[in-house]
Amino acid sequence: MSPRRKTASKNRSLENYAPVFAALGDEVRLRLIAVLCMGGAMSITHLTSGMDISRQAVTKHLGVLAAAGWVRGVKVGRERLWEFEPAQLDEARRSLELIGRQWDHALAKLKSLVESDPS
Amino acid sequence: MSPRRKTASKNRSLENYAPVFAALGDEVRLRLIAVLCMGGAMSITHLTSGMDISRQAVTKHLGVLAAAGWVRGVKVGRERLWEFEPAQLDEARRSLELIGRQWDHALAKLKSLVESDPS
DNA sequence: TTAAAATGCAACTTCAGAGTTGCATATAGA
DNA sequence: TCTATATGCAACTCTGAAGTTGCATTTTAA
Repeated sequence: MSPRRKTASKNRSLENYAPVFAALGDEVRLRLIAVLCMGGAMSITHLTSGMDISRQAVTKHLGVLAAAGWVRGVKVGRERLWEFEPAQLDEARRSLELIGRQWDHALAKLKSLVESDPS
Repeated sequence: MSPRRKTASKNRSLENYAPVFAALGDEVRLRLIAVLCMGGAMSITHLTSGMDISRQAVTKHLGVLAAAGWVRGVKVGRERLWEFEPAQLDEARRSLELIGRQWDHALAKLKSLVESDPS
């Protein structure tokens, strides 16, 4: 991760991350992300040429990814170049850490409970 | 993260993670995970009492989470206790890292390309 | 044994997501 | 200007997810 953009972190609760994960919950979209990560900014036509679905289907998937903040489309001339949004990776990581911290905290509480009450 | 279980890592490609993320792509399921993380193992009836959907709906969501490896149900007596599966957190983290590495590699390649060709 | 509690199973409804096709719009280039 | 390229927009089909209801099954405990 290179451009560690200082996103304001918004402190949103776990439920609000549903769209972020839902966007990743599709094979086609994961492939689009992988391609955009490795190949850099790319047009819809170019992206479609590597898959076996129509251009409109790809357009819809890019729309879902864009709505979730995973990609961004920049209009240049007659075409629109889509690029990966690395900041969203940090967002997703943070949400997983949130789960991890809750779990650790619960474990610690359980542990202290067991130790303090040797029934 | 405490029980750092040594999962065999399976080296699966990014697309295979779609079900793992899709399971998190729902507000109800994220809430179930949060509750199970904080409250420990819990029965379906107990879980349902905190939500405004039917027990069967909760059952289906737990089924989705279990199929993706996020939770595990253990039958004890006449009830089934559901518990969070912390190992899946590492799996999810790994997949995000995979994206991050691809992105970093692409950036490095782009950088070296720019530096070697001062057109 | 029997009643209540906790699930499991199955059918049914509703609706949004995924994909398609057809047509309109914008723009680079000859 | 004219044509081919790259998208955008809209309507339509189809399948699967989410939720519900009703009934069967398993256990606990009196």
